[in-house]
Amino acid sequence: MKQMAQKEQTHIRIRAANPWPPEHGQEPTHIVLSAAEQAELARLAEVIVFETEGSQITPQGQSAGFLYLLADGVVRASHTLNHGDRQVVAFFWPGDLFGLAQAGTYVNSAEAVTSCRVYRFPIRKLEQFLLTHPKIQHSFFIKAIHDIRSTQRQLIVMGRFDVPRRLAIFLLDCSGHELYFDPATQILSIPMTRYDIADYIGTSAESVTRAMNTLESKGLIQRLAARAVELKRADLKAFADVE
Amino acid sequence: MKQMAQKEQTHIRIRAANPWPPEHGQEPTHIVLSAAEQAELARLAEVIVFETEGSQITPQGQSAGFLYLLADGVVRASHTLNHGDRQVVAFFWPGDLFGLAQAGTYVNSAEAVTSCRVYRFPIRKLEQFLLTHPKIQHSFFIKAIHDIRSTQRQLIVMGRFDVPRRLAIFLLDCSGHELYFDPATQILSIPMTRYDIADYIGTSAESVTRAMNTLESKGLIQRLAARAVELKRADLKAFADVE
DNA sequence: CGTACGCTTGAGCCCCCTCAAAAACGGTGG
DNA sequence: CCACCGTTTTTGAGGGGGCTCAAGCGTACG
Repeated sequence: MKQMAQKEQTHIRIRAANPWPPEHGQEPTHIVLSAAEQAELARLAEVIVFETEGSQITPQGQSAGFLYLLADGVVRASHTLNHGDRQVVAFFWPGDLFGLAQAGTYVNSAEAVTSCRVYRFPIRKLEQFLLTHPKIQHSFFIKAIHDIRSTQRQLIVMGRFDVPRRLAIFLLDCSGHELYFDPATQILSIPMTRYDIADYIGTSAESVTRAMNTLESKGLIQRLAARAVELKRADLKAFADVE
Repeated sequence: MKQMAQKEQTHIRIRAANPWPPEHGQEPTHIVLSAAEQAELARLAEVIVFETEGSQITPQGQSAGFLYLLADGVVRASHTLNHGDRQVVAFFWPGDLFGLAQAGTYVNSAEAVTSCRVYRFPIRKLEQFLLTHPKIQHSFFIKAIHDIRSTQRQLIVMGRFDVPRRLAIFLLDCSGHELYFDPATQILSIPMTRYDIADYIGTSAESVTRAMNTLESKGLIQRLAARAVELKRADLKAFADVE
């Protein structure tokens, strides 16, 4: 279920781009931390491995003592409402931070979509640490801004696109993460269920399937299996027409 | 249209609550900056007043040189898509930061909903300043986290609630801001148009009107004028049933 | 080999969108 | 003060996208 490991080669990456880059052009997709900074951060953290998918990492409503940095795997953050409906608020990929709290308790529950490895930071210690390491705090700040941006983007998608388009955008987003997308064959391995996707793009699992049909009949994707799809990315982009 | 003013009494407030409060209980709704910190920040900023509503503050797509802190008034951040649809991504109230950028350009356009007053920070200088003032940078970090939280909340609302409920939640959110809500009479003065509301909660202006009808017929609100509504807050909360 | 879970398909209905037009409101100038 | 005009808000009618309920199918796993 859950394993501890103290000695791993530490390689801490934060997935975010500086919104105000010194010079424009090719944006790095990750914040670069020096080896020393990585080591300092790693000293604060515990590495935890969640083997089985579906494991709860931060249960919604529970007292929030930790911030998490995803090292490997995929995690979903979902919020369950009183009447039982579930909204998946974000999927996290390697380099993402999660464990959002409000008034000291977790706002969402975070669950392993695949088996995954995380760095777990005691929030009190981390806060102190960041105050004495302004450059690293700056990286965390940039990451937070990055996450505002992606959440806003999802908001736009939910507010103004029909279900097939939302799905197209979702598939394109997934294709941005190596390990689940093979650029050579253009095949995407979808790590999550139809239900996860549905709760993320604000629809039902049935409608996700139907939207897959729509995309396939338009020749924008080709289904090889339920969880494996070949993408025509240019066509998908033209169809969704985001930005 | 736009007026400069150098000498105002500076009173800088940031609207956000620390997600990991030292002790639980009554949460402050604003970050407290010392008089010295306020003065230091104010030295970086220029105060700008936008008299006419609808004024563009940050046009979408324009090169992003500034970060803004709203002092007075209401601002909307909207994103316009290629096919012309508009999504209002957030409304800003006094104490909110805006001017979100990506790769050096503004992601959304920010426009004055009412006449308003802002502090304008040159982003380069502010970044340098924050690196040498870790406590203030921490406040900005907390604010960013706060904004992630509110954007996620809106995402949940858009994904899982019907239009009348979305409107109910919106009205309740508005009622949290003094100056537009009178606790004595429970009357809310809505500063924005039906179109703004519609583009924010992901529907059409007509549906906003119809949702108003629904809420009124259920006895949850009482319309005094198009922009003035008496709220039965407890009943609205029960109806919307968020969290 | 059976069961559970995830995925797909079908049928019917309802919420909400779109188009269209009337009504209310606010401001401006005579 | 009033007539005029643009904007905002409201109401109406009709159609469609997506939801719900229900059942069939495929697959992994004990």
